[in-house]
Amino acid sequence: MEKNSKEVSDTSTEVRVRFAPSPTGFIHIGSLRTALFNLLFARHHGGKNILRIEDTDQSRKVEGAVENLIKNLSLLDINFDEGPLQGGDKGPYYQSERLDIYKKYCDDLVEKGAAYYAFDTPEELDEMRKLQQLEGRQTMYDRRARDLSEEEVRENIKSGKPYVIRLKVPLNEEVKFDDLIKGTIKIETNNIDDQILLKSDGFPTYHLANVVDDHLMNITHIIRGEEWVTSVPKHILLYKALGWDVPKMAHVPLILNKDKTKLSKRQGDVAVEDYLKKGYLKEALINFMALLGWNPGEGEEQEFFSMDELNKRFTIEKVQSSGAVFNIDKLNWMNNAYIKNFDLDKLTELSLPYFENTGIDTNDKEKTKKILSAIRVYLNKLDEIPEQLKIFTQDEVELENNNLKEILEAETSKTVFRALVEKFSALESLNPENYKLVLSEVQKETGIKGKQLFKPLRIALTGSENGPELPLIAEIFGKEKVTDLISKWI
RNA sequence: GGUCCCAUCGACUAGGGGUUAGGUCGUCACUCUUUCACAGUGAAAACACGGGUUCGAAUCCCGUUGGGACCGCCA
Repeated sequence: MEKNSKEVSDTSTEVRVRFAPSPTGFIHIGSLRTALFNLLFARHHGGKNILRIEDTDQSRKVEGAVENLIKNLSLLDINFDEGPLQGGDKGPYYQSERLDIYKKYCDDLVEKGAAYYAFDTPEELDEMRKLQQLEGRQTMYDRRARDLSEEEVRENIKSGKPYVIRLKVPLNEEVKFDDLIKGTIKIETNNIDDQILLKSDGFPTYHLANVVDDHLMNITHIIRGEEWVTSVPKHILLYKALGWDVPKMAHVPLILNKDKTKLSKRQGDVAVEDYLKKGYLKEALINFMALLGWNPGEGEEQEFFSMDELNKRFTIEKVQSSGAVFNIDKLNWMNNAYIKNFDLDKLTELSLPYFENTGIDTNDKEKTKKILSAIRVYLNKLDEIPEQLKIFTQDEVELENNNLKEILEAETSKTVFRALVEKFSALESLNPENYKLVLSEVQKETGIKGKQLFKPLRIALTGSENGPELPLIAEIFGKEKVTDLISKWI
């Protein structure tokens, strides 16, 4: 299809999208983007954003995962109109609480001849796959239980044999659908697996639960990761068998590692929590994620977008159809840009946890703010605060290397130091303004200027040749500390 | 291996028949700042390849190559 055909064909119905994670303990950065795109799409169209928990795999249950997920999402201002927390009239929003619903539709399917019982053991299936692999064929269910007679089925059930229910994929047909991002996708049904719909533990698989819920929850647009495209045909078959309309689909391209494989744990952090912990600001994270695979287009060169702007501008047809490498350098740059421009009071508030155990008394708000304003330009993320704090917290000035000592012990340095101590001592208190005054006076009186004037002072105060602006450091240190540190070298 | 998807600087991308192929990150240089950083200016840097279609193709079509996803009683 033409990729740009209208993303909302029927404006009379309310747009309803869902984010449907399985609660495995943490939110993957890729899921975050999917959640974001869903949210933006819903907001852009004045629709509803729904959270549904896909917890049909009992073996993967993780305690507290749902709470954690919701918490982290809301930390990033990704909120829902319906879901486990806020409820809604299409609930329950946990799939594990909807078992009887799936069972019912599954029975329907069997009755209609669109699904069938299968009694194969996992071992048998394993063997089948191994054989297929050996023969270089596609590994898929060989549909061996398709034609079991009613009698056989009844017998098997009676004798207590575990069973699953599989989708009876019609043969020799073609399934076609128009993806809002990828365009038309076609696949022959002969290549589609007779997917398991109901597991032997009575739980549905993703495919069944997903289709049933999306329909029952009136989902109009399915926006999810590209890893799902290959299962869409199965879903379409299900919709058809159930006599339901197929929602519009949009498959978002993957987020990639540097080597272009699907973003994975092995190659860096993938949990949203990790980024939050490291002190990436939510604004930066959202802004960056939005731009990974989406852009406003039309020659627009703006790169900084607030959530509000994103809501206004986001359209699904501007979503890229190819995968995007997750580039931490650019995230860092963007986060640094946000840090530099952030409201200082708010930034201080956010930074407080990172000052813990650094020896800075954060009860002194003014001082903390001053320190932060001096170092924020260096910060790619908030967890870099401690390493920037060394010059403010060290009791003894530790020289970075021995060459610095020579500079301190130079005759010109001593002259400068003597003059500085005298003048600083005479001040009531030190601030950037009178600091500058004193320095120009000293320059005049001693005739020492440039590097010879500033460098020894910086080294005496910080032990390093570079760092934040000296007037700021001097003010933060205060008169006492400054004169003490200088006096040592006279 | 099978099915499906994808292809513009190293990365994110704009552009979608006629452009000196634009921007951002990163890299490099210079300027500013008597430090580093910040900021500013500039530079290097791309249409995977081959065929069509067309007066004209990065743009449309086909093929090749390359990359990726999926192939579970996981989602």
